[in-house]
Amino acid sequence: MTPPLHLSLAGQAVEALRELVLSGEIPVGERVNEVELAQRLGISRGPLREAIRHLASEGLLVLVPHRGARVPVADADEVRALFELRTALECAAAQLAAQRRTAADVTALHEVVAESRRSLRAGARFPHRLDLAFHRTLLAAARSPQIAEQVRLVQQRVVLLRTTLDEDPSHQHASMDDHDRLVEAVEAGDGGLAAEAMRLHLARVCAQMLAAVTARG
Amino acid sequence: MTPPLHLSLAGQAVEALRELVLSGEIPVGERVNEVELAQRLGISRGPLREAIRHLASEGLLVLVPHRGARVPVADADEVRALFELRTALECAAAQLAAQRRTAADVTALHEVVAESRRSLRAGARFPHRLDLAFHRTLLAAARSPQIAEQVRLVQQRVVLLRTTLDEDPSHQHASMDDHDRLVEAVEAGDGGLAAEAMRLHLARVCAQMLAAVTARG
DNA sequence: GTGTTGTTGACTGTCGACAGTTGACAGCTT
DNA sequence: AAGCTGTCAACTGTCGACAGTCAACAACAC
Repeated sequence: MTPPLHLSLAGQAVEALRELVLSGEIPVGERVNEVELAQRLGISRGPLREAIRHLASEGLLVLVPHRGARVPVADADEVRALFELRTALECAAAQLAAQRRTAADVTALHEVVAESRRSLRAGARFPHRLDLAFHRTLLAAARSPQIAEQVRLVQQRVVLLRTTLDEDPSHQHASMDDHDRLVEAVEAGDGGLAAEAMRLHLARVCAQMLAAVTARG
Repeated sequence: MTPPLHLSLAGQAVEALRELVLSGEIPVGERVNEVELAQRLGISRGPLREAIRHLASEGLLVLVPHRGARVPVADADEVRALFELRTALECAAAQLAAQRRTAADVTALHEVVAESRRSLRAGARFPHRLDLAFHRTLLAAARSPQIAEQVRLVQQRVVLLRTTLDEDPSHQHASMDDHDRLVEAVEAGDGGLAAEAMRLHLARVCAQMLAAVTARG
């Protein structure tokens, strides 16, 4: 419990807290109490503070001096700004992926898309898991570690938005088709087309989320 | 010494450490000693650790478990990866700037360019300060806070590279011309042209840095 | 002389406690 | 009754100390 076996307590706390936030177990807008949470995780306040600051640097928490940390609430303007960033990153990634993809990359993309279609046909639901898998597979083909890392952080924030939003099944088919066009462009090695397909895809997802945000508040 | 007057000790430590790293006062590759640095800044290890972790999350330090933090050394691959990220962000910013720029934005850009030309003619030197100012002015015109923040972080890492690199005056005139073309595209409101101009500009800067890196270290 | 192993030192990771600040509640004034 | 002021509790920010770990050095075997 005390000696860092393989991962430091702070590192474990980061992952534990990340899961708590992303799963929605800590409600949006809720303040985080350091002592209480530290006891809950069975560690001291020191490592927990490190974890909180780390998650804050990733945008999963907002820090208020002397008032602790809160899970940020989604604002329409913030959604727009976040998707502008995501679009910049993922369009570039799509372009690079189209230029650098290997046969293995294309195969992996086809597999993810196929599994998504199966899942959508069977359970009438398009799991976020497979959507994330698709974007990550595409990212892997881009072979740009720095962009990949930033995209991971942004996608994480989008996941945080999703936990508070309802989903419209009609959009899932549209996203599916977007993914198809994306794979096609990447397979053809057309960077410009891939970037444009990604731009349209993200514009659609952004519009969906904006609608959900304005509807809920 | 003890009460947080307006900014917490950790916050002050972040800025102090950032300056120490960016100014090169802490040599590249040098390990940071927590106790020694804490005494030097007149604070305890707690806030200093927070500052170190924060700077690490910004990429200005790398953390090695049980071995503390080091100022990262520039690798050719890392330079390429970093500029891929920077290109993705700043091209998007240039495109948005071209679409959203106001008359005031264009005036500000012209002023920065004019001052740069004066400085270059007079002192035969193109200060990094004005280069940064140009990119920040362009960024302000894009009106995307999320992208702006990420660009700021990336540029900071580039500055860190610059502190260890020599400069070739011949490239400064080229950069100057790049800026001119950029302003022209933004003023015309041509997003695609602005993005392409930025891509070329950054490709040139990246090549310059790669040459310096491979020559030196 | 080279490779291996035991020891030592310095440093990080972690903890518990204290001080300062913030927000809220109660009491007083008008 | 409404507004203001003083007090109080809870929480964060900070500190110093302890324990565990890693790397370098020295002694030894081969």
